[in-house]
Amino acid sequence: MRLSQYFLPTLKENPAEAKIASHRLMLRAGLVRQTGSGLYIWLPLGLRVLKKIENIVREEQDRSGAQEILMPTIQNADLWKESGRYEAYGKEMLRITDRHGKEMLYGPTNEEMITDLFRNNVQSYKDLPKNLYHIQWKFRDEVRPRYGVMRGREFLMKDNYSFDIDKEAAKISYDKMFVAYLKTFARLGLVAIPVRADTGAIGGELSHEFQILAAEGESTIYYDKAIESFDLKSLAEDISPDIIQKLQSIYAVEEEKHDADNCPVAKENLRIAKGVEAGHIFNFGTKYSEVMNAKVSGSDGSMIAVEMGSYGIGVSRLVGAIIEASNDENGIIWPEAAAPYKVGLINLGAKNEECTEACDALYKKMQAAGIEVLYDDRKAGAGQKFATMDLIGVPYQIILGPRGLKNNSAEFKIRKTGEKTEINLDEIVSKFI
RNA sequence: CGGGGAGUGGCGCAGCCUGGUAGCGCAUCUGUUUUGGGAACAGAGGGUCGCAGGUUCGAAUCCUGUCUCCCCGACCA
Repeated sequence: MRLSQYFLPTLKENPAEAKIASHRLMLRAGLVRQTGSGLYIWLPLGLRVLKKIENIVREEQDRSGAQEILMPTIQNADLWKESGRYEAYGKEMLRITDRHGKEMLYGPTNEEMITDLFRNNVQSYKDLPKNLYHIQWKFRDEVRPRYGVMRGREFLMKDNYSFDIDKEAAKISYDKMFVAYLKTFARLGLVAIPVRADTGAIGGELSHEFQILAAEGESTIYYDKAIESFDLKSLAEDISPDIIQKLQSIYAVEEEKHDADNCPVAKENLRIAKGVEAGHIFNFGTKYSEVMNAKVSGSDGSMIAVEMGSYGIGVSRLVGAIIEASNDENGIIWPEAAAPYKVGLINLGAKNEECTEACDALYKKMQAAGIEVLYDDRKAGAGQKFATMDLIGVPYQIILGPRGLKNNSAEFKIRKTGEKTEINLDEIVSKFI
């Protein structure tokens, strides 16, 4: 993409309303614009990041055996009346009425809808287990939206729902998701601590939150430092049942649940950190299958209410969370997996014909090689280009000016470390493949 | 939902107390000079001061109402 053509409204100054780094940077780097309290427009650059994250989430879901579907954002109130949550959910749920006077709602989650789908289409234990997910916009009418997309009212969430014949099978489904989550966050370059959680409004016995460590996180968590020995950032591949067992038994709780006097972890081994809740998994047994009559025939012919679990990842929140965990005074530092572009190409001699030709040629070559490159071809000052590229945080920069061109070389800069090295123009493409 | 604050060109703000027909910085446009870390000079465009009433000869400014947004706290992917 040529920057001169791109819709990328960046800000030099800090917007007054943005309190924390990620919110500030998302506005400054032209990722989003606010259009109402807790409502954001995703601009081209931000949308690319959102889709990158969405895809990683999707790949790990698929890999775990879950199957993607897509449910609507608008739901009938009837199903929620059946489960009893229409009254229970309160004002957080946006209620609307259609032209026929029918009560509807903008879905904050989909347990009812999917339970209905399941009971209408699955009759036998032979069809279990099943795990279905979708990635869809949700709306929760937060009393006080804040922190940009980290706490918006409309947000993109991956949520899935598992159906099993008994508790043992349900635990297997739960652990599969536990592993999928560890892998997902690891691929995004994040340290996510699995924290034992309350099951809250959704109900149930077993639940973990995945907290991403970030200085300005909303939750305070207490955990055994033993968890650090797991190198959570590189848990990309094989995760044995043994590791799952250990991770789930290590002490990690939210502030409210932490009791200093009865803590099983010695003081010197206890870590206190701020986190952003990026995912939450629940096993809630037969809570919905009982009231909504989601039953299948067992092997003995009896009707059995299915064991269910639900699992969420805040996809749009992750955009903010990643920035929160990875930025400096110059801007965002994208981990490669979530970066909107892999390389930023800066033409320092935009008014120099020779240099521009060389940059254009390099740009075409990189594109042809399938490298995601953002090309700053603007006729602007060098400082401005450096500042923009640092702000939007692409992982690598190629800086080419008339000076380097004489030696057929450019500067290769790593955004994260600031490290710069000379690179021969002919070696650039191979560097990124 | 309790407490606080703010709405004035695209962004950040001043002006309001003490009414007199709107200003600064950044950004934008044109021209010239610049050109390796957000350049300089000259000129230009852009605002019914959130909205609705009221007071007044006259309201961004005073009064009443209303809407929106933000911040702190209690709750949530």
